[in-house]
Amino acid sequence: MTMRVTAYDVAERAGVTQPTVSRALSGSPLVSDATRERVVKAAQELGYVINLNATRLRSGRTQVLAVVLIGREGERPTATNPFYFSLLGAIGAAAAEREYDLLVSFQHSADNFYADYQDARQADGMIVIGTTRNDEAWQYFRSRDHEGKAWVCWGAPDDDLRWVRSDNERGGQLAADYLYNQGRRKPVFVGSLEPGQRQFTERYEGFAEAWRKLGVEPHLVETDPALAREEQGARAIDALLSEGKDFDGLFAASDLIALGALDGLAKAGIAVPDAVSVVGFDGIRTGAYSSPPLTTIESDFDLAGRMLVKNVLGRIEGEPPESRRVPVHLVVRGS
Amino acid sequence: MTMRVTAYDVAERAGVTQPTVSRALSGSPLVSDATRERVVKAAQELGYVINLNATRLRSGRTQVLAVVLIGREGERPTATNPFYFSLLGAIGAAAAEREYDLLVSFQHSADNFYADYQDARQADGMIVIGTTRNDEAWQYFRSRDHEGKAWVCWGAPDDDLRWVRSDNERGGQLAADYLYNQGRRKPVFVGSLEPGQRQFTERYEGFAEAWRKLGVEPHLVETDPALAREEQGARAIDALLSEGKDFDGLFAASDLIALGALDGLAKAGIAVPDAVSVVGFDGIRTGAYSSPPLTTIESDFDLAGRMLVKNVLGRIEGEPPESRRVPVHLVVRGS
DNA sequence: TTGAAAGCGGTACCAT
DNA sequence: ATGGTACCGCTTTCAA
Repeated sequence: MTMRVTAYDVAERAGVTQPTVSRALSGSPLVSDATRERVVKAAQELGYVINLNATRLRSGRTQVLAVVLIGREGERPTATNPFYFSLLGAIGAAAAEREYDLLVSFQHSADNFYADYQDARQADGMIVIGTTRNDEAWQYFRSRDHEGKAWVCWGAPDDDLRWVRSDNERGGQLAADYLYNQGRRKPVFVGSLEPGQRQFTERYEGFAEAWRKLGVEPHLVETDPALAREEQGARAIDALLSEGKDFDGLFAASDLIALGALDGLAKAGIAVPDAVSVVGFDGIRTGAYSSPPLTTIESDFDLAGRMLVKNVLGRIEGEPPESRRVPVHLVVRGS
Repeated sequence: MTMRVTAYDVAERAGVTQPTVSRALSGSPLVSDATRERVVKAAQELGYVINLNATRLRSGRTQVLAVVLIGREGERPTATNPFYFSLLGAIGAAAAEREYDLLVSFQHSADNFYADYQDARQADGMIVIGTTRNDEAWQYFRSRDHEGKAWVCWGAPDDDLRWVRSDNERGGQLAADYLYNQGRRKPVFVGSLEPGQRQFTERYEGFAEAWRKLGVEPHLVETDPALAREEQGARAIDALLSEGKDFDGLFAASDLIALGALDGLAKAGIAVPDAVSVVGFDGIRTGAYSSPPLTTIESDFDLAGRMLVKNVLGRIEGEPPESRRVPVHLVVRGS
């Protein structure tokens, strides 16, 4: 077990002092080219790797962003909504562009809530994403949102917290337009409009508003947000059929709900898209393989990741405030 | 901007010295109950949060595990195979159980390969998961696998590296048994048997061996692993049809390939499962929504995560070596 | 059981 | 442009 190589070892080999090594390797303009070269060479020869804990302790900065994925209570992290996983990927890419690492944690119940990343100097900021259904979780995070905390949410249940989200109203409009252009005139919206489901409400409003302009009031099937999303979709179909409601176009508040609806329609023998057109929201990969493939409203994931990162970093580095609405577009597949 | 609260402040308030605060809060048995109580109270009142960088610098341990997700070159992290994302969730849960945090990074090309987490004291160990297709990446990681490095791979292309993986042969057997029990007698395997695709080869071998015992030699359709997986599946169907091959049971090396095959079969007007039964491997969520829902071989995600974590920690903490094969089971859906 | 003192390995400030 | 020195906030001996 050889001793760890420190900046002192490098300094000795390069014939300079340790602080000079620090400057040389961190790219300080104060170091002469010749010196830097010698230092870099010495560092390479010794296989020197900087100890980031020392750097962080001294500088007070970590170059780390914490990402918290809030799940439903009792849900295993493996079952995390694929949309959030994709978002995580996008955040990772955006963070890497700005030389930040990601500290990821899956939180779902009071015994593992944790938000002290900044105080503990583990991260410079935090991005919270995940289901709005976990009231306890959001209550917890809301209580920790003090002055000086750099964080941003995706999918926050209300506007207390600083957020970035999809341009949901626009998405609703796009869905309405699509259904209208498909010749549909009896539209239904499936989803929960609970106050906590801010994003869903926005989608509904964009959808309803667009239809009203066309002289149609869309039918609303409110679902129980406590249920699994797929289940919500399936039950909505049951409800529609049992009350004998006539409909030919369906917009679901999320892809998972739409997939459940697709299932329900198939079981009831209703052809999609012949009898009913279906549009989801999220653009999850799974939708591409459903039967028929799900037409959906998709947010630009990469952009969403970049906006989230930019917003936290804005709070950290005092950058100018950034746009908070992620543009959406229609993805026409088979439904 | 108030000053940060340190252990010295807590010490003063509790009427002890700073090292005693450290002992009290870290649960050292050397501290008297009375003292610990006073310290804890003082810490709470001051809102003290320990600075983990100091802890880590001094102790040399981080309580962090790095997770590297290797993607295909040029692939956006958002498009990461959902199986790996689920695995990430499982690793997160398993790590949390042992009080480790996760540092996640998405790596795909030479300009962002990085494995020095231990040297930089960012993490105590590393778990590498992801496609075996990225030769450059694996070459890089192999070159960094020196004595004293604590890490474990999922999906490593060969046995040089320490690995944990599914019980692939058993999975192949299960697939064969299932098809046989469905009355199928003309089996096909679809996937790549390149040396780098270790896991696929194992699946094929388990499958072929089981059939041979039944007196049947399964037909093999080798795919081009450079293509997207779905594409591999679709093309395999094209190939089978164009050469007029007769088959009634298909086992794909992965779910994504199976989904592609399902697509191909649908386009060719071949009924699943009436004319052909299809079995995949991985248990990705998407398979549950395909048409028909994909029957598959699933590894126990949670267990896989726990085994990966246990294996790295074994290298860190000198725990006894653990089993490296994750049990699999058949998930019968509609194909 | 507690205190005193050293030290982990860097960065930042002040000289020169 | 470089060196000297303090210091970030803990943990870990060693003494008492």
